Amino acid sequence: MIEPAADRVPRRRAETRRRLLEAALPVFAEAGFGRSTVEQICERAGYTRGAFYSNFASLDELFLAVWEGRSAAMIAAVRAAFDAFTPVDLPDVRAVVERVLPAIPVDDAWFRVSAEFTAHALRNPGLRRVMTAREEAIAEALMPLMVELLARAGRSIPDPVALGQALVAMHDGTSVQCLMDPDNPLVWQRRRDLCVQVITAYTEEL
Amino acid sequence: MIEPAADRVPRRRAETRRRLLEAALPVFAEAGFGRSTVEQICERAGYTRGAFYSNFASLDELFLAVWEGRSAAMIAAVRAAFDAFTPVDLPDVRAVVERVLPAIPVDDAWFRVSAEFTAHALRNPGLRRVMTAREEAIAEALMPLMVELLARAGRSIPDPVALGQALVAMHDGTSVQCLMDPDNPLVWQRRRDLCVQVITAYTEEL
DNA sequence: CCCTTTCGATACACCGACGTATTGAGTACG
DNA sequence: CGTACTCAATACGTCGGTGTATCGAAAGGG
Repeated sequence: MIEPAADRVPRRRAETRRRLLEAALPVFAEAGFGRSTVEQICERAGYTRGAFYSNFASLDELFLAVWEGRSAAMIAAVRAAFDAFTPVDLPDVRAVVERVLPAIPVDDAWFRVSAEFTAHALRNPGLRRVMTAREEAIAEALMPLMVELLARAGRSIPDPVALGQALVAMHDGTSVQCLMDPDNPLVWQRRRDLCVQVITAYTEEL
Repeated sequence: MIEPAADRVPRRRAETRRRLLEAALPVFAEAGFGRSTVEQICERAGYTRGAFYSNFASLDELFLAVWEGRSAAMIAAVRAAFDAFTPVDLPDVRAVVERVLPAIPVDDAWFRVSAEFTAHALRNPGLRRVMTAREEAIAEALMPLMVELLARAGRSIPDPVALGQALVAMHDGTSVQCLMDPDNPLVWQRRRDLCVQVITAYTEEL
């Protein structure tokens, strides 16, 4: 169920794995994790169930692999976005938020999947540990960048961990609201505002 | 799938309905919505599938009914808690938070169910409307109480809607964190802190 | 160039859950 | 008291998904 290790993978298998992983996300998103079946995923990937079972032991294992891949990609994307912003002017907290926040995806399909995975993980101590570890990795990857950007806006962070947790909560909480009412610009505006307020509250002038 | 209307219900039917609704929540919480079956629920309620199908057209319909019932109960509980706090001293924002926040349940089983309902609702426009309506009802029920409590702590609220949205986001976001790591008092502490910060940021001295 | 290994497709047997149609018991009402 | 009706239990037939066992075909190594 866990076991993401597989170091010496032959060419053919790697390709099949990749396609299955790729097909899984949309299926999970459309049907919901609990309602997704091995067959649906294989069909979309263009394989039969035989291929699935020679690559994964269970749907849970596949799900976990998808989730790990996706969150790694997310880290990479956000880091790239951060790097791209390095040269621009960031006079204050609001400027940082206006620049950085749009780089963090609020993606409907992904949100559904991760909400269901969260619920699933809350039922399973093993998965829960994997999940908190992944969250920590994200925070660890992003906080140094945050520190630097805020320093350039003239702010220091007394308790980076607390700020990290607050930002994650803010992101998760406001994402739902934005997705529930996606055409209402006010909701998005309030998301940005809340982000500014949180950062301001958890930092102090240099 | 929607249709919650049923005004003239006979005695016997009402009892069966109630038992089925009661049995459904724990089943959904344990198995997940997608993996729950009509049979599991009937078994726990002490009926056969025949009873189910003469009371509900589908699992979806039952799910919606459960969710509506539970969120109504939640509103009532929180309101009762608020009322109980009316006489005590509330010198500042932190005192308000320390009093009120523990009254808002962070319940693992319910969180799982509502996370899955959220994901499900994001897939279904009809359900989405039901859900936003319910959220609004919650906010509407609680904001007046919030206004009064904060007034007693010497604070006014320039934009109550914005504060409401921020508090909901804060609650949702930090709930996950607390449930993921329930034995870590720091996480709970940070939840309270964030609440204080948000309220402070969205109110001003009278 | 063959021989071994690996991978994915097919076939198979097996539930578990579905929804409906029918039946019988309990209830209300004239 | 009898009739009409309502509701839950039972009894189907069906479908879709599961996981395993087997087999042929490609790939890779000596």
